[in-house]
Amino acid sequence: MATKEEKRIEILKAAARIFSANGFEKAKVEDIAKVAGIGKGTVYEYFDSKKSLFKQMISFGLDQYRLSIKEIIEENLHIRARLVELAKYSAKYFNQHIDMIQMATQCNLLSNEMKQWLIEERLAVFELIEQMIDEGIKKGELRQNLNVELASFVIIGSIGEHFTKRVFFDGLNIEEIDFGEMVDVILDGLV
Amino acid sequence: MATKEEKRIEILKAAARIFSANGFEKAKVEDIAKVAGIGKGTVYEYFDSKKSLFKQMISFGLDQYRLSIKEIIEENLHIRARLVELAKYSAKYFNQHIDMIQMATQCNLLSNEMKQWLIEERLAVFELIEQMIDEGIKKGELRQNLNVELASFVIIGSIGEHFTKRVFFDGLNIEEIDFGEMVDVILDGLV
Amino acid sequence: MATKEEKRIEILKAAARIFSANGFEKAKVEDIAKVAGIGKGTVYEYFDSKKSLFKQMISFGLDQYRLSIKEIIEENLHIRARLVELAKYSAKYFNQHIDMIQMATQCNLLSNEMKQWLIEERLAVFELIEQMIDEGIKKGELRQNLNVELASFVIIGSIGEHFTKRVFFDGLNIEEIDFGEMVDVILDGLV
Amino acid sequence: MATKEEKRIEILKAAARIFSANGFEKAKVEDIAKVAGIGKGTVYEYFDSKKSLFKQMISFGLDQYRLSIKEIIEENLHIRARLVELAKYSAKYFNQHIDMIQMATQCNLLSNEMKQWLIEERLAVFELIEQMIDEGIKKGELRQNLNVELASFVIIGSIGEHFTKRVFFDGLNIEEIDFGEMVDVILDGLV
DNA sequence: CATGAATGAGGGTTCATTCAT
DNA sequence: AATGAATGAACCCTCATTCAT
Repeated sequence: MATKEEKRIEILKAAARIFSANGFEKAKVEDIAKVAGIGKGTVYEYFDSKKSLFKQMISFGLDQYRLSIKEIIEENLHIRARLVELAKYSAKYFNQHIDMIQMATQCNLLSNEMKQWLIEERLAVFELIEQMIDEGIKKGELRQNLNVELASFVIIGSIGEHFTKRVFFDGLNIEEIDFGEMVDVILDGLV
Repeated sequence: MATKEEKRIEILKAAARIFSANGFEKAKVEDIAKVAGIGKGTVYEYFDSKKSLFKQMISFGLDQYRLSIKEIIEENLHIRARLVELAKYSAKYFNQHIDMIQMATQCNLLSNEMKQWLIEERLAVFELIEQMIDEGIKKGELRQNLNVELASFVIIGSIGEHFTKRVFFDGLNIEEIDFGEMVDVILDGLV
Repeated sequence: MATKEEKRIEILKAAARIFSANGFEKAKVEDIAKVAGIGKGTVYEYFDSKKSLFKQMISFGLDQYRLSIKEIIEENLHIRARLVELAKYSAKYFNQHIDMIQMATQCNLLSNEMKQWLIEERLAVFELIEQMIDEGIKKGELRQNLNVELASFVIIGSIGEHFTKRVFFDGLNIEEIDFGEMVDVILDGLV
Repeated sequence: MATKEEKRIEILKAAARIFSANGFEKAKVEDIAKVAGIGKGTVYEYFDSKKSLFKQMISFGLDQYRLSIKEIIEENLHIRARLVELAKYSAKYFNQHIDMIQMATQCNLLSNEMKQWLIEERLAVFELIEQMIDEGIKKGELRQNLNVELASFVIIGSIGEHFTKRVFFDGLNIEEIDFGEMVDVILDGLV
């Protein structure tokens, strides 16, 4: 049998699936329980409320994302390869956790304390990207006078927009997406 | 006295405010009515349902956005100035209509028919941006071998991300944001 | 232009149609107005409320029915022919005014005063039938020891049941119904 | 404690009471719940909707009625005694379930599928009566040339009309009603 | 007189949460 | 600890009625 912590994770994963598919409001606790293979009441043994479950799911998901991003960044690759890997993983991740994309907006449904925390979580991602850029500059892979923060916006925004268009608008599967060319445009600019 | 159409617009504006502030599910029709200064039942004289009101609000909002964007693009400016204007207006617009940002994600809460329509609406915005890029290439302001579609992702994504960070994370007012430098990074690339 | 009274009748007829088709609760005042070719508010110039309109429509309908029944009964026919005529007319009438059939039950939705009135209206119909039976006995067309009241139940009940079965269950048109044989069974009994 | 099925029956009985007293539209689910001694939401644990509850109540009621009628018919009594028993039980039953009387008319408020089903249910009652008549003919209690179907209309219609008049118009209690004489008129005819 | 836009009370239904088993 | 039956607050929507034009 599963330990208490394992079952908690199980519920978090189920929550991620249901919240992703339906959004916070339309997601039913009962469905999450069903996916987790437990009774509805049991969810409340592990989490105080639906909202609390949502928060912890986001937290859990972002931790996973940050850790993976960190690994990618820490691999000793050229900046271009790193960005491609980042885009690839992000796409895979976004695809499984649309709620992660929603969170930035849905957060206004949550408490201020939560909102603050969410901002911080997201900042942590930005920081990782900025680290990567910094390193790229130091290694001479990126230009010296680059504004690191602005560059991080271009990277994150472009990757997100690209993913959204390819998956939701063009109906592609993630494997079918060509990230290389996208990264080239980011790196080379439009001029 | 307000004409029928004026009152319809009034309700749409109220809807934009309430939906923006609360998201689709948490927004109460009664509150929208209250903001519009009318009775709850009156909303249903103008719109078939809450969902229909939401759709038309999005539609109304996107139309406004598209028209303004079109104007900006049609002004005979250098591509850099155009992008700055685009970013400025978008920021102002996003600030008033966070729901527009949510829409991309909230759409998965709505019917498939609605999803399809929303995609098409958004594609229209992409097309305008692509037109602008095309023109920039022809005028020699942008490089000849630029992939227009990918460039549009970089532009839209970067502008959005920049706005989100500055307003929600850094707590700046729109007037305080420097769009020029941002646009430079987009145009010049990171390398 | 129509006189006030003519328009009142027009509304009553429209009400009969809509109430018949939908029952009291599902009938919308607006639809009645539409059928009557007037505005919704105008209905309230002629009737105090939906309920009042319903009452007066029933009243109007029953008056018509009673008058027609009276005529049939006053024709100098043999009892058998009279009953066939009664059944024919009732069928035609019921067909147009299902609500008349409903009234006996729907009346419990109305005020007690209305209920009382309705009972009296219906009693008047019973009385006419009883008159006819009386006459039949005097003319020797019916047996001397017949309980007039019970006989009226058999007549009214059988005709109603026959109609219901033929129209609603068997799907026949009224013209296709053979009332003669039915009347024979009523007159001759089962033994 | 009540089993799930027992509670379902409890709700059905409560529904019968409330629907009978108020008709379908005016009956409030909350009142049904109150009578059943449960919360409003609980009703929806057992039935999908108010309409579904109504259908199942009718179904439940008709089943009970049919079963009892069947028993009466299967007792080895003379046709006269059988009819008296039938009238007695029907009166008792109608008294408790006015909705059963309403159903024939209320059905036009419901879906076509429901209407069809209701017709079939009622046909089953007709069939039982016809069986009884058939048997009566075979046993020589009823005349050989009797039209079985028409006879069933006379029986059902007369009994219903008699009941309605005695209870609603004359204000009698069921025990006070004399069914014997009524049956005699049905059997002997009016001539 | 006639209208129909505006209203808001009312009720069906959903679902997060509780709690007895 | 685990369950799921029970609950009732909350909210969308309908439509009889009103009243300004």
